[in-house]
Amino acid sequence: MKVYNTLTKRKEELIPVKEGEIKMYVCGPTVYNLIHIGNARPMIVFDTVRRYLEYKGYQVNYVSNFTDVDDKIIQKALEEGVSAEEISSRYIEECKKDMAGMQVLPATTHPLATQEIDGMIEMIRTLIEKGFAYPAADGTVYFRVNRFLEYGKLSHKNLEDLQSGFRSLQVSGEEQKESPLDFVLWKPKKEGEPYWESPWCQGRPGWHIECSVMAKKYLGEEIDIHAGGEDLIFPHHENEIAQSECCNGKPFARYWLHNAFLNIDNKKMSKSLGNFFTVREISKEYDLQVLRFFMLNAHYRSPLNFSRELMESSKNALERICNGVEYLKDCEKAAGREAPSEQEAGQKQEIDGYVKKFEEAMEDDFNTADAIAAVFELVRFANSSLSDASARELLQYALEKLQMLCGLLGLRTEQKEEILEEEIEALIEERQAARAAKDFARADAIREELKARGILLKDTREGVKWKKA
RNA sequence: GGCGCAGUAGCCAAGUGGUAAGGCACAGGUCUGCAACACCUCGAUUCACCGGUUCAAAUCCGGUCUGCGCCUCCA
Repeated sequence: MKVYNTLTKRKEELIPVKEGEIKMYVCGPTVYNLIHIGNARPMIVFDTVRRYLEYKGYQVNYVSNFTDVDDKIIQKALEEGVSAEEISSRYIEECKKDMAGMQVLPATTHPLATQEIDGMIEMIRTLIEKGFAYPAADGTVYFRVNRFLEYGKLSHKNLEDLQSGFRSLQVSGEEQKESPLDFVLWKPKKEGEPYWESPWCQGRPGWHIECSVMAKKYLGEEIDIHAGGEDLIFPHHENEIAQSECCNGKPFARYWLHNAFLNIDNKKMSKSLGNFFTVREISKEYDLQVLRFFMLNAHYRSPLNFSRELMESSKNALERICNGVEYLKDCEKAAGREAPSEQEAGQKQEIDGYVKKFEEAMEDDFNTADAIAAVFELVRFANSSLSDASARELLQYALEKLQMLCGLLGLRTEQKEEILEEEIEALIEERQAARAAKDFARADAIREELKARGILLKDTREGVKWKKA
């Protein structure tokens, strides 16, 4: 299996630290509001990575944090006149609802930054002892970037370039830093902010130290995969590497995976442009499965443009797969023959061929777009080559494989079995009676009435089916 | 200014040396009392442009144009 590693800028064979196990850390959201669809991309992409690794037999320890202490959370709390904790716990719950809708599996552990302060103080203390960090007069603790010679290895920047870039951006109030590149590990509280006791001052941790500590606590000093959005490469992940490797004295993560952005009108989503959508908004108009399909239909390292039109396209495409599953189920129910014929043994092999294509796509840096193409090819094969005249065993095999592949992508193919209101059920029956009596005027009138109520009818060979408009 | 990514059919999107996957939309057909649904069939002599390397290039090299990202909180 090959994965693209930001660290080396190439695809590499995935070799875990410990055979058969994958230790994976994915940076989670800061919970100061409902998550937007940009936040959803890494969730969906890396959840799919996890599902595939588990399918391949790895025992995956998947850790994804919630950053629950941050300026934006504090600001929101002040605005609403409630505690920061109330804000973060509210949006963690909301985020979990959205994740469930997107079929993103809960992580093995979802640590909270505020629950790991002791570990952060411990790591900062070690960094100071080793000379990689220093406290300033006001109690702020900085990381001494010049002491880590490999700084810049992930983002492929050199210190000189960074230094010259920073010179023009230098802000006042940072004179106490030894170098403008040094970043904060611990900062003093401001009036009214949540704080913790520490050897340096009452305050709170910097953002980067959280992930280093949580990864270490739940996964160990050396992990396999560290993932997140591409914007985190610098400075967040670069700083994590600096902290973890200087503290632990060993390489931090073997593989760094980064997803590209989700754009609107070819532009990054941002509040200043006012062009972002929350997952919750999208869920009002579409099943979140559609959003998941939309994202997986492109490679995770390519920028992806979001639009209503593309959601419609994804919705229709996903329906084609669901219809394929339904078709196979109906065939299987009606199948009159159990054992496959000789010719059908060949068809079974053809099905295996699509599964193989799917696996090869996924094993080439999780090429979900190609993997989805294999699913569509299997659907077309089922529609055109299988029927209720096929052997039940073959139909079951096709159905099982199709559902398995969809499951790996986290796409739900089961239609929710909804019970119709009795009145509507009665109307459908009345229409069937009218049709049998060739009273088509009455039948059409009923069809119109149901349509007005949002029920669309389909007259199929297997009887009348319906769906919500 | 520094670093980096991308440009493939109307739209989306795989494909990184061997002769263009897949989806949506459009069109034709099958089915149906009609319709809707569903299914089947159908589209690029060509991969932004110009040169070069090669028996062979969407794929490699050089240049041009266009769009985007990072360098600052950010998925």
